Amino acid sequence: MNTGENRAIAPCKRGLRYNTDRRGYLDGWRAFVKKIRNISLTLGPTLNRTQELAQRLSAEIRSGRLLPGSRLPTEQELSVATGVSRTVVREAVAALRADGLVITRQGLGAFVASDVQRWPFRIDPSELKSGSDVLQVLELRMSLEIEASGLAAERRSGEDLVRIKAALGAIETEIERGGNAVDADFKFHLAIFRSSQNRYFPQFLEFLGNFIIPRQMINVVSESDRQRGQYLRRIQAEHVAIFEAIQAQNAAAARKAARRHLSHSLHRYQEIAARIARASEGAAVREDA
Amino acid sequence: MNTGENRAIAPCKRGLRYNTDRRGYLDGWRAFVKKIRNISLTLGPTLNRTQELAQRLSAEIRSGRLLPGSRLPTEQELSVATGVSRTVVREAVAALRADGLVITRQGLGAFVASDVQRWPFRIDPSELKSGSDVLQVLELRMSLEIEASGLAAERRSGEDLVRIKAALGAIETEIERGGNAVDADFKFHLAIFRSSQNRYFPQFLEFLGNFIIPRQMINVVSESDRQRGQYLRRIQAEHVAIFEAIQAQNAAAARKAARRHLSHSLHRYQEIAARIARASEGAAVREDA
DNA sequence: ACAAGCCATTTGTATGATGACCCTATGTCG
DNA sequence: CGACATAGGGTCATCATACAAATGGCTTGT
Repeated sequence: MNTGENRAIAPCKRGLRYNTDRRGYLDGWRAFVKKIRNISLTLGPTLNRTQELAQRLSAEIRSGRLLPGSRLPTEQELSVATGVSRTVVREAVAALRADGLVITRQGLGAFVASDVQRWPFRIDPSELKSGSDVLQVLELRMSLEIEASGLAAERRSGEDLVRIKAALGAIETEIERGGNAVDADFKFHLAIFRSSQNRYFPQFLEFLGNFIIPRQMINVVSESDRQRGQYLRRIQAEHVAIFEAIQAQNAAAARKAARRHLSHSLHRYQEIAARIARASEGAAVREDA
Repeated sequence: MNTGENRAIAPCKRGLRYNTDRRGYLDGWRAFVKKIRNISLTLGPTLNRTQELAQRLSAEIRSGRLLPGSRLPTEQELSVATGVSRTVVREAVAALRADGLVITRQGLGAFVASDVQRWPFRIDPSELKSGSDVLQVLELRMSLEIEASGLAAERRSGEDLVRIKAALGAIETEIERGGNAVDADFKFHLAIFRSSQNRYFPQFLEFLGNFIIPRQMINVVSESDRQRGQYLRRIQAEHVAIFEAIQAQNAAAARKAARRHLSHSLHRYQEIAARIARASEGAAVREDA
């Protein structure tokens, strides 16, 4: 009874749905679609019913229209209300449960999680399109790194210091080799975060790591080789300053050096963002697995 | 063929599973169990098969044993390998997909997400048992709040200032009324975070909010009324210092005041944590919905 | 060589059945 | 009357099956 065409959720996902059964014709069409897909970019994550329902429910909960502790409609009610099968409803609820937004109890029902504690902090990459978004994330990192550097100066063990120094050396050799030293740079900062003896700091940096190194930036930066080498030298000098403060166990100096370094980075990103904004598109490069 | 007793996943969740069909006898047993349950505490979140499989796969992915971009076994393979039905496998995969760990493509299979960007940053409350864990989270907040205060001083609008001042006043009246001012305090800090004009700061504070106000602490603090009043006055003086710096748009002063305030809070929590550690249990108070 | 069609594999969705669990009402016996 | 066991209905959990939709590889015809 539900295989019809008019559903409440996602009746027609891609604007076209063929009802004929002639196999041959369809495969021709599919081959065409396949080609198009390979030529143009991937058409974004076309949601299936499960994901759509999950998103809808998630929005309902996060917006507060469904109060914490309140009970969700039963699976059957949701099923008939949305026009999808119980399977879909169950998978959507499983997704919400994984997110910690709802908890289900056999024989009772599904409830909006009352311990809001479990709601994860998450930065959706799809929101991060404009350069200013990236800058905001960078500010977030900056605030963490300044303090992490201070804590590292206070608490770093001998091993920590060795690790940081090694990372510093790795950057050095990268620069001399003419590389961009992005990975080595990340490892250096990660070593500092680790030295804070607070497991959340490195955890958070690894989380942020992916946001603060957008692919395009690297390309843009590597315009002029001479300029880049000079620039990396300056960066490295700032790194050394941080390292020395941590070595000397001078927390205030470490924070100061970190602030210096990061606010420089911030300004650089601002410039690059402006440049990218001017360049607009054209760099729709694709890397597939 | 799968209704047997020896499964690979969770063959027996609660150590007891009754195979008889006599309804009456069973309900008697269930009533007994119910009583026991009501007397003792809730026995933790007993996982179902779906959640267990999801956790196992999640661990497999996060640990790196399944490389990004690689394909997961097919649903059927997972089903026979783990001894659960495809339904369960599908719900588990739906959970992972919601977490952004895998992406599925119809007709192709499920793949470990290559854009690791989507992996969420999450603090599991179950890890937060010891006082030192809470302190680590508090350090995280401290590092954010210092910078947020600085940014607020630089960027606060007139309306922002009004909001902060109002929150400050709310704390004042709360203190005079003899309350603990916990909520008002939170709102004050949130107003500062908002004034940073960076949406991630307030977002993160709201996320952390639940971790830094453990219920027990409030009780412990409210030991002596005189002491508490005096203490809150001191706190409020620090608040005022932050406010004035933000009002004067003096970023350095704001950061300094915030650092002062928060490091005091940190020390206070350390003391309380120590006191709680001494007191051990006995405060297994339970609040049910 | 290349395009079209065919087919196996895999995920997506629907449906029905059964078990387990929770709550409430009802009956039974002291 | 009251405490307890029992019965029933509702709900989630799991299983099984069937079909639809999408993909990729294979075959075949030109």
